[in-house]
Amino acid sequence: MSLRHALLALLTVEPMTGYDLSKAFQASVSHVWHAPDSQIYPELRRMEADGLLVGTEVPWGPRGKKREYHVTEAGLDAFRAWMNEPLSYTRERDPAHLKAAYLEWAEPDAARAQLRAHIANFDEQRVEWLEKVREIDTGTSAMLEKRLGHAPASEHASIRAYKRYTYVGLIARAEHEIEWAERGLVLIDELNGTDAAPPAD
Amino acid sequence: MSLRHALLALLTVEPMTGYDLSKAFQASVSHVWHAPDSQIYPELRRMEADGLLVGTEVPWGPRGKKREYHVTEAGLDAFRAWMNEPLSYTRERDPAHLKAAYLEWAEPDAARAQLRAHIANFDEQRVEWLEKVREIDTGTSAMLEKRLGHAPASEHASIRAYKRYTYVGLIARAEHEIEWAERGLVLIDELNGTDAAPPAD
DNA sequence: GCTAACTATCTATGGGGATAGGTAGCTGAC
DNA sequence: GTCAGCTACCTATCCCCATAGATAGTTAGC
Repeated sequence: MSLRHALLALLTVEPMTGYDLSKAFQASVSHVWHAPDSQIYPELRRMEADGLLVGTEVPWGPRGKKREYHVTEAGLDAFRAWMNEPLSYTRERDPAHLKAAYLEWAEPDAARAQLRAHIANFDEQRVEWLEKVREIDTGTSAMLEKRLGHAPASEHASIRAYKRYTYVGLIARAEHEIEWAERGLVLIDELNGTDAAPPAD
Repeated sequence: MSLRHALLALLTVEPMTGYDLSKAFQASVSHVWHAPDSQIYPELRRMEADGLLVGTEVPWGPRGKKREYHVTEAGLDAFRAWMNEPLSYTRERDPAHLKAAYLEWAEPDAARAQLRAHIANFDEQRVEWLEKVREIDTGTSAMLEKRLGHAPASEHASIRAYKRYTYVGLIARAEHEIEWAERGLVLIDELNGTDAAPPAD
């Protein structure tokens, strides 16, 4: 049910087509949410049917056309309602930690490779999020600046602060995951008596 | 595809019925993985069809019976193969951070309630995981001690260490989430000029 | 004028999981 | 002896999502 609200969040900035939204998911919001276009297009149709959006045909070149969606009052209400309503926390489902609990079953090198992949994954995310924070701070985030353009000046500080707060939190989490995996690498060496420095990379 | 491997992980300790496994998910492993019985029973059937498990009918009372599954060699191979194979990291999908990025849309009190719920959720998990680590350290975890009973003494240190490593990592992550939410509560107060201490709980 | 790369949208299939039931036997307390 | 609560297993439906692929128009460069 969050895809719908992620779409609403993006559409509160400006009207967009399904294609725009799918690009926005890949680029701007991608590291808080993500969805393929095959999910986005039907969901937009459903949201229009539910009255949250209105879609208008926009010509595109001589014969082409595209469908641009903008949020209705009902859509804004739904988004606000979702924002005010508590989240339901479902139980954990975490393959990385599941595997970690049984690492004695893996070859030491395979175990090391997994933890290095864990580090690489979160390091990559960390770099992207750091860049995001930099964009927020320097006013070079296209979506954010557009959003600020439509919002009263009195809200600018909050809007910017919450975006920053989110990404800073994600960076800290990524750093925690990296530290955890690094401790794991040390542990594997200890348990396997490999005192020599093994990593080539 | 991880449910299958979570089930294999549990069944490497000792043969169990679907019911046992569903209880084990609720109790022991529940905070690394979780599944309802309606998922477990059919998956066990499929795993048996795939040759990973063998199920035997065990009488239960005068007329009742239950089906106990034990892992085959093929099952052990499959589990080892999964353990040696790298995880694929799919893109983030994180409702809590998604909402955090748009907190300006929520009423300040609703925003506070969300972050408090975030804290409560991770605090609860933290307490359970701390208890788990205590059980690992004091040798009072039934599953772990059974597992150690079937494993050569030379592996005991690794087995215990990896379990501990997993839960300690989860505790640290929970603490990070709590800290993040607490910073959020401060931020909300700052942005809303509420200097007085508001929380009744 | 053709081709490659991009914009735009949609369908189909299948897996995993949540939720909500249903059936039946067993055990122990009152 | 019967009722509550537990053990045991199963089915059905729906939703979300991943993956793959189909179609068609546009733009720009060569």
